Amino acid sequence: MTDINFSKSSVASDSQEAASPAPRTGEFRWDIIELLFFAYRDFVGDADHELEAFGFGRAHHRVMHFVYRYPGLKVADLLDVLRITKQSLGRVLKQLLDEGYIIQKTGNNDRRQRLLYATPKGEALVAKLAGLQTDRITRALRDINPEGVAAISEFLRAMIDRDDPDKVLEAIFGIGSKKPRE
Amino acid sequence: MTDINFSKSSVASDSQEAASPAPRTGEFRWDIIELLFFAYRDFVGDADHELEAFGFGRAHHRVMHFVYRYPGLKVADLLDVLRITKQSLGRVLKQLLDEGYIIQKTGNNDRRQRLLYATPKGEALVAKLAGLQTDRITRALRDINPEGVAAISEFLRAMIDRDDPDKVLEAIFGIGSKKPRE
DNA sequence: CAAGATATGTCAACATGACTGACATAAATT
DNA sequence: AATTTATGTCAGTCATGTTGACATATCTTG
Repeated sequence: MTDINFSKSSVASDSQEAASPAPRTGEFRWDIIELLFFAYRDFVGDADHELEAFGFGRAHHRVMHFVYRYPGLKVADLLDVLRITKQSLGRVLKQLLDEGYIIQKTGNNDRRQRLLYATPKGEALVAKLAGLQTDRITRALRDINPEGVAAISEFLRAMIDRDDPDKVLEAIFGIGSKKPRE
Repeated sequence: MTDINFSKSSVASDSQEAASPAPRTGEFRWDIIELLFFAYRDFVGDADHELEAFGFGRAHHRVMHFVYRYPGLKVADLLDVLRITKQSLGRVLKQLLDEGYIIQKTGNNDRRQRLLYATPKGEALVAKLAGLQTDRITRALRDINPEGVAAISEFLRAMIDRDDPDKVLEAIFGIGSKKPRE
């Protein structure tokens, strides 16, 4: 933990001491921790830039994304997926409804439920943002073979908590199969 | 883009309509997009919980992390890495200084610079949080062979913007030759 | 040396997106 | 009929980001 290879880098020259500090090393997965930070930062950055033109933020993107992807999602499902309070969701959802990106339909069985659907306008927004992110992903996967791609998918799945999965995670992981073994 | 399988999912059944909406498919990498969302959510969630006990937030974690990992980082470097304004950084940095998690040293060459270092107290915090995240990563990588791990690392690197890299990214990617170990 | 540029810090105002708590309404369940 | 559930809303707070203006110390340059 106090394994500082700092002196190693500062002996390089006086004028360099603050220019290129050498990273510490040790028993942690600093590599993956930092790669995840930067990769996610740039990944969501793609969408952030576009969203400004619509006057929306990340919160709107997340709502639009899941409503588009899982048509007929209930408000309660969305709360589970996003892990925010209904008051927080209410604000952005109201905007998206008012501006015609999402429509609500009353549930057929349970008329208390409000099932959410993306309008064509909403679909266009989601598609635009997903296109940017897909471009980045496709670029990143370009030189990776199928086994590598499978490993990436397996890794990301294994990073996700499987206890108490919400509706969307159930869909992603497949309902019933609790173990990704074969 | 208007490839909607909307009607298909909503006619599934009356009793199931809101329970398990079927995801749309298409030309996008929805799989990776959503896996990244959930994986990152749970990855940062590990630290979030611990941080509450310290009265800190994610912003404090990010600052502590990079100061610990790259001892002697300048304030300006930190601004580049975190991509926030000095006013935003100032607030959390002041707290971390006041509470003894970070110390500043005046630069030897340029006495205007404030070089940042983690105190033992700061190191302990970073190690605790990195430990949680490392546990998750180690668990996720457990059943993946070395080629797969290499593919994961390659993928995450390729997801990061390489134009205008900051000091930390230079260290991660190596300025021509240097590779960070482990 | 004087003048300007740079690194940092600070004050004030504001925006977004979280939060808690309280309460309202309609519809389903018991 | 009473209670629970799904949703919506009002009001206040907090964390963390923003812009703009300005101060101070120090380095660089004419």
